[in-house]
Amino acid sequence: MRTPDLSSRQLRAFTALADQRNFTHAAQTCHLSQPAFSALIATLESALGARLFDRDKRSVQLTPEGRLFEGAARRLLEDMGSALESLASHVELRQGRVRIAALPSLAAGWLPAVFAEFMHAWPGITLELHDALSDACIALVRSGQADFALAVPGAGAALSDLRTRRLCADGFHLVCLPGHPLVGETRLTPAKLAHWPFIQMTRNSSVRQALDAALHPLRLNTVFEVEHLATVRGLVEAGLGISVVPALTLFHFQGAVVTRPLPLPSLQRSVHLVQRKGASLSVAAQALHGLIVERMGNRVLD
Amino acid sequence: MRTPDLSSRQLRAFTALADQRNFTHAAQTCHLSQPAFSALIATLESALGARLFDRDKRSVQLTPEGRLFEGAARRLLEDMGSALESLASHVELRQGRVRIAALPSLAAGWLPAVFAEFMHAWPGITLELHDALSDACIALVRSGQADFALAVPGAGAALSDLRTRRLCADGFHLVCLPGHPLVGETRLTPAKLAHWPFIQMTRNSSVRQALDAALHPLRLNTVFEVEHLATVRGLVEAGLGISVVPALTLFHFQGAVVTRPLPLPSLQRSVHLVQRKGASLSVAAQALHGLIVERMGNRVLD
DNA sequence: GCGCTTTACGCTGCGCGTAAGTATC
DNA sequence: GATACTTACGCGCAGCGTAAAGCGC
Repeated sequence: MRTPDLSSRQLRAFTALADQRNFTHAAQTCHLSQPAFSALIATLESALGARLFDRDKRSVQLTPEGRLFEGAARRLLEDMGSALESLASHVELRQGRVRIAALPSLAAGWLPAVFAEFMHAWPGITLELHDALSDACIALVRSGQADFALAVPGAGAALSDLRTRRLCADGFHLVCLPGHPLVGETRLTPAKLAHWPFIQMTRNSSVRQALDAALHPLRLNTVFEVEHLATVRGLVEAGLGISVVPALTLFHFQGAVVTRPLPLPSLQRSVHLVQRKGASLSVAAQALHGLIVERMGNRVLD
Repeated sequence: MRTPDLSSRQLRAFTALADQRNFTHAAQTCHLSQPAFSALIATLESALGARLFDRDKRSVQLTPEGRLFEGAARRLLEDMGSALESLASHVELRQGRVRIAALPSLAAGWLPAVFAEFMHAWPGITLELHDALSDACIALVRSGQADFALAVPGAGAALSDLRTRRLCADGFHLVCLPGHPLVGETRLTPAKLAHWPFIQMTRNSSVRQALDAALHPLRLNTVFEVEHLATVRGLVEAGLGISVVPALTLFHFQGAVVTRPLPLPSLQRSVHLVQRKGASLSVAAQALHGLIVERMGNRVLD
């Protein structure tokens, strides 16, 4: 009794009758038989504990209480409608936002093309991209600031609260000057790289971690540890050493240096999709996630 | 499908589950068995076309769409609640307004005491009083500016769109100076008044109309036609004539003039309650209407 | 094994439409 | 008698509770 139930059907019936002031017509509007409609109004009146309409034979009119309720009823229906509309427009991908975190190499590599396709298909969806190193990407997912991440989880990271899915892999490539002896090698192996001055990425980069894991326990002749691939390129170009980088980053190395694929299955960097385990993705995020899987799933880039 | 039905039960179930994140507990909150509650949520999700909760075994959480809907759901419930509360407070006379039109004689006579009683019983109800002549009172009712009127409908007035109910009657009283010959009359009759200089109210006053109707075709010796009873009193007091006024207006004549009842059943003014025929009264107006009938119904004032 | 949700399954009763009733013009 | 709302009545199905079955931990 304290909180009578109220349904949108009742509210619609009420406003229809308030509009038309005729049970028969309002019943048709609500796709009900007239007696059923009558009962619906009667139920509403009884639930509210107030007579809402005067049925003075020949004319139906709102009572003062009915007029009082009318405004509220219309407002409720409108709010209900816009809430449903908003939800529907998100479900139907007319509206929404996806926040994604990705490694800089992916963010600069194939991701833009997928974004473009997605944005063309769903122009109402706003995409937000954080390009960050793997750990930062995963932290963004964990904190809920990103819906999912494209990253290369390090070996030691705790991922029990996350769902990770292998998406695709990057082959690694040798980078050196055109005249370097390794360019002519027919069968490049890790061991053959070990002697040469080697330019590394910093230890927290996914490139470095993948490389360390793949070459372990081989020791390289590290001469530099730098943050940016552009720096690697500059150092190689200056003849100060060689390096090994994932296929996805090769766009940094077009021009004065040469690159050679290292055809080693063990020497691959696996890109993972990372999301929170308990929480599902929004419809929009699912759609982008799906498109990414569709376009890049199980690819190996060389 | 275009406009899914939404009930307050569903919204309450939704918010309960969003709050408690546990089907079993939320079901208890809603006084439902757990399976029934589960089905209720499932129905809602299906109606909205979106999954609202992640049931990831061990933990229930809102999906992104669920979070989107949560705000709207809570707002809807709150608005619904306040609409119901407002309606209830009107029905239960904690809130409201009654606009009443009444003849000045009633407005100054017994009406204030009834108002005082009503306002004491229902302090939340605002009373609005228009004191006006009968025709104006009736016009206010007809235009909806007054809920009902206390008036003395003239003989010729068209009242087919109004519901009138006789409330009570006023006897008429002679008003003259203390030493006047009529004061000693044992049996006052209209004919005995005819010779004396007579002070009339204007023709559109209900006093005058009742008097004219009752005395017809007797011709009085009219020496003044005035608007206000206070003027009548002044003129009588100055010895310029006699007058006849309803019992309700006698409070104007205490002091230097004397009054004598005219014991003629035909010489009565019937006070009517007037309201619109098609439209019912608000609960508050009904309450005041009822109190007025209770206190004054079928009284004859002498 | 325990806690929690879902599935299965009768059963009650709400709410529907048809048809008859009633009242006003 | 025409119109419009209410009452009567039988019926189907939505929605309930009980009981049993998944499913992680």
